[in-house]
Amino acid sequence: MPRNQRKDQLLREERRQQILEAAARIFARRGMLTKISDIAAGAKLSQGHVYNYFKSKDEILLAVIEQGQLGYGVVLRETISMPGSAEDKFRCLAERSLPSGGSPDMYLVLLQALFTDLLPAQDKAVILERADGNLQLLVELIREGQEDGSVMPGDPVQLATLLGTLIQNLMLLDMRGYAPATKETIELLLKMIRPAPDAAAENLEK
Amino acid sequence: MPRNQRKDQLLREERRQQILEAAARIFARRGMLTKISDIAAGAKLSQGHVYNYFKSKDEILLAVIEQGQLGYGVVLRETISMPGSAEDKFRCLAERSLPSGGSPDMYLVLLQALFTDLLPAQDKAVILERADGNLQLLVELIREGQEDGSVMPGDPVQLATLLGTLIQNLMLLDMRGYAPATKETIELLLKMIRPAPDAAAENLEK
Amino acid sequence: MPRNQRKDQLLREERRQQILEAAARIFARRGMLTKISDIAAGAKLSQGHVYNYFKSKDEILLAVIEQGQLGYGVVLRETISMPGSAEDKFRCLAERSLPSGGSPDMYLVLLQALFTDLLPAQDKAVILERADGNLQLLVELIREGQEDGSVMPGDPVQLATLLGTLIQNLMLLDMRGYAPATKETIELLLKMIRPAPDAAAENLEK
Amino acid sequence: MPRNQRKDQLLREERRQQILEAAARIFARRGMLTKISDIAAGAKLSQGHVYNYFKSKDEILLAVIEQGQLGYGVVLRETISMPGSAEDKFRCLAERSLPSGGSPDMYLVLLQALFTDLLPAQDKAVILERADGNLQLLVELIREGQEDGSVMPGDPVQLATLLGTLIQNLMLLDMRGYAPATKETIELLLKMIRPAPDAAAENLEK
DNA sequence: AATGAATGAGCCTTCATTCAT
DNA sequence: CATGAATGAAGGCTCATTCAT
Repeated sequence: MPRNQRKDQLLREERRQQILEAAARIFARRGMLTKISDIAAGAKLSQGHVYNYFKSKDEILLAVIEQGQLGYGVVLRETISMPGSAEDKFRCLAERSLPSGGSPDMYLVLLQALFTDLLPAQDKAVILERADGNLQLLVELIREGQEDGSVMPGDPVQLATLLGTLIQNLMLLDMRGYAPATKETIELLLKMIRPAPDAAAENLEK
Repeated sequence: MPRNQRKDQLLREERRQQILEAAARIFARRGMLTKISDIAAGAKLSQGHVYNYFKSKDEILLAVIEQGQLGYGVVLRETISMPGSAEDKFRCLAERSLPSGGSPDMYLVLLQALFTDLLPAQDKAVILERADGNLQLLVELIREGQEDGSVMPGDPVQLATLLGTLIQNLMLLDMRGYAPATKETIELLLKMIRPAPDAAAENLEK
Repeated sequence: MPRNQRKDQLLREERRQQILEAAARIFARRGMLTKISDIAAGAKLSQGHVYNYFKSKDEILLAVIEQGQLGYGVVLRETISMPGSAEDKFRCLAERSLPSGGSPDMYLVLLQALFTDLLPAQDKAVILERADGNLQLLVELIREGQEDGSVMPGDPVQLATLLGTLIQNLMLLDMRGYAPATKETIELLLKMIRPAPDAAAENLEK
Repeated sequence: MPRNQRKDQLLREERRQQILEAAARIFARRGMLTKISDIAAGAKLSQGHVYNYFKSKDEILLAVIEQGQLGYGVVLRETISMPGSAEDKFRCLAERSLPSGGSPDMYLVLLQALFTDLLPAQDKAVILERADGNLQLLVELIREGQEDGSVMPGDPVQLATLLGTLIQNLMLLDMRGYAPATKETIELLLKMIRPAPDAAAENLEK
C-alpha cells in the first residue's frame, strides 16, 4: 500500500522534526549535558524511541547544527535576493534574527560545537565548512554594500565576520534578557559599518 | 614536628593557582563535561587532592570565573587610567586581549556560565553582577571617547556591550585558528565606532 | 508497541520487594556500609537499575525500616485480636518472632537507625513515631494481661518496653547462633512477667 | 635519660586513652562510618598522628571494644565481691550502669561488632570469648541469687543473658532519651527475676 | 512502531592510609 | 613526635544505549 507508506514517511519526518526542535532548545541551554531523556520528554516520545531516529546523542547534535546552519543559509539567500539596497538587506537580516524570527540559541550551540572539544575534528570540519559557506553569503552582501556606498571599505571577509558575530551576540543578549535588542540597536549597528561620509564619496567616485 | 606554616601557606596558594589555571583551560574546551581527573592531571596532582582546595567541581568553575572576571577588571582599570586619548586606550585594550595577553578562553567559559542552565540562578546572579561592573568600566571609557570625539554618539551602554563582545569574539576566532586577528583587525574595529566626521564635528560643538 | 501496563505494574512491585528483601538482609549485617552493588546482586539486578526503584541508599534503608515496622504492627494486631488469654497471646507473639517467623534482623537495623546519627533527625522522628505506635499495641496487651492476672502490676509502658526489647534481643542472639531460643526460653520469659501469686490474688480482688 | 623515657611512656598512654575515649563515643554513634579524622579531632590531635598509636581503624575499634569489655568485667567482679545479698548486688550493678556510671554506648558498639559482618570472624571470636567471660560472672551471680532465694529458678545462663540484655537495653533507651531509667525501673527489673513466693520457699527447702 | 525496563561504564567524591617535613 | 599534604582505591549515582515485549 504505497499510500500508507507515504503517510508513514511523512509521520516519520514529522517526528524527526519534533526531536530536532526539542534538542535544539535543550542543547542550547545545557550543552552536552543534555540528556536523551530530556530530549525525549521535550519531543513527547519515549527515550528508546529516539534511537529509532538517531543513532546517538552526537548524531542528534550534528543534525541540530546542520539544520540550523542550513536554515540560516536559506535566510541569507532570501535576504540577498530581495530587492533594495544592501543596507536594507542588512536591516532585514538583523530583524529576522530578532527573537520572533530566528533562534539565537543555535548560535550558542554552534559556538560550543566549534570552540570546544566536544566533537571529533572531522565533524567540526564539516560544520566549519558550512559556516564558511554562510559567511561567504554575508561577504557577498558586504561587497554589495561597499559598491553601493552603504558599507565602509575594508576586507569584506573581516567585515562579514564582525557583522555576523555582532548580530548573533546581540540577539543572544536579548533573548537571555540581559540587554534588550530594539530597532534602535539595529540602527546603531548599521551606522557602525557605514562609511565615513567623505570616504563614502570617495568610494563612489571609484 | 609542626610544619613551617609560612611556607605551607605559600605552597597552598600556589597549588590553588595551578588548579585554577588547568581548570580554566579545560573548562573552556569541555564545559561542564570537564572531568576532575583532567583538571587534576593538568595541575599535576591526584584527583582526591583537588578536593582539599575546592569543595566541588561547581566551586572550581565559580572560582575560575571569578578570577577571570577580576583579572579582566584589573586590565580594564589599568587601561583606563593610562594617559592618552580614549582611542589609544581602546587600541591598547584590544591588543592586550590578543592571544599573548589575555585568555579569551575565559570568555567562552563566561558565555556558557551565563547563557546556560549549568549553574544555579544564584551563582549566575553573582557572576552577572561582576560582569556588569566590568561593563561599567567600559561604558566609562566609551563616554570618554564620545567626549573627545573618538567614539560615535549613541547609548554608551549599548556601545560598550557591542565593543566588548566584539573584541572577545574576535580573539576567540583568532585563538581557535578560524580567523587571524591582527593589528589591522583592531584598526577596522576602531574605525567602526568612530563618529562620522560631520557628526564628530557636531558632537564637539555641543 | 505499548506494554502490558497491568503486568508491568506487577513486575515492578515484585522487583521492589526483591530489592527490599535483599536490602533488609544486608543492611542488618553491614549497616550503612552496605553497598548498593551488594543489594543489587542480592536482588539479582544491575546496580543502576536499583535507582529506578529508589532514589538513594538512604531511601532504601527507610523503606526497609518502614516495611519492617508495618509488618511488625500487623503481627501485633493479629496477635492481639486472637481469642485466648493475654499470656497465650504473648506466647504466640514470641513464637512468631522465632527465626522461622519473623526477621530479627529488622530489630538490628532499627536499633542502628534510631540509636545512631546515620539518618537525619527528621527521618528518625518518623521512625520513632511508628515504633511508638507499635509499642502502644504491646502496652495494650500488657494492660489486658494485668487485668486477667497474667502480668505483674507496674507501669505498662515500661513493661511493654522491657518485654518487646527482650523478645527481640533473644531472637537476635538465637539467630546469630550465640544462644538458642527455644520454647523453654519463652516460658522463662513469660514467668518473669507473671505476678507473684499473692500479688496476683491481690490484683484480682481489686 | 630514663626519667624522660618514663614520662614519654606516660604521655603516650594518656594519648592512647584520649583516642580510645573519642573513638568509643563516635563509634557508638556512627559505627564503621566513623572517620579517622573525626576521631583525631575528638582526641585533639592530627589525623596522621593517630597512626602512631594504632595501625588501622579496625585496630582502634578492637581496642575500644576490648577496653569496654575489660572495664565491664572489672565492674562485675567488684560488684560480685561486695558484701550483701545477690539482689543488692544486682541493684548495685544496674545503678552503676546508669548514665552517670557506665557507657551504654559500648553496648551498641559491641552489638554491631558481634552481630554484623564488619569484623573478620577471627576478631569476632576473640570478642565473643571475652563476652562469654563476662557472662560467666553474671551467671555466677545468678546462681548466688538462686541459692539465697532472690532469683527465680531456671537455667542460670539463660537468666544471665536475659538480665544482662535487659540492663543494657534500658540504659541505652535512657541515654538516647527515649525512655527514662529510674530507680523504679531497676526495682521493676529486680522484681521480674525474683521467684514466685511459694517457689522461693520451695527453693530454699532444697 | 513504541515503550520503558535493564545494563554497565564512567565520573564525582570521600576517606583510610602514607609521606614529606 | 607531630602535622597535614598527598595519594588512590572504592563506592554512590547518572545516563547513553540496548533489549524484551
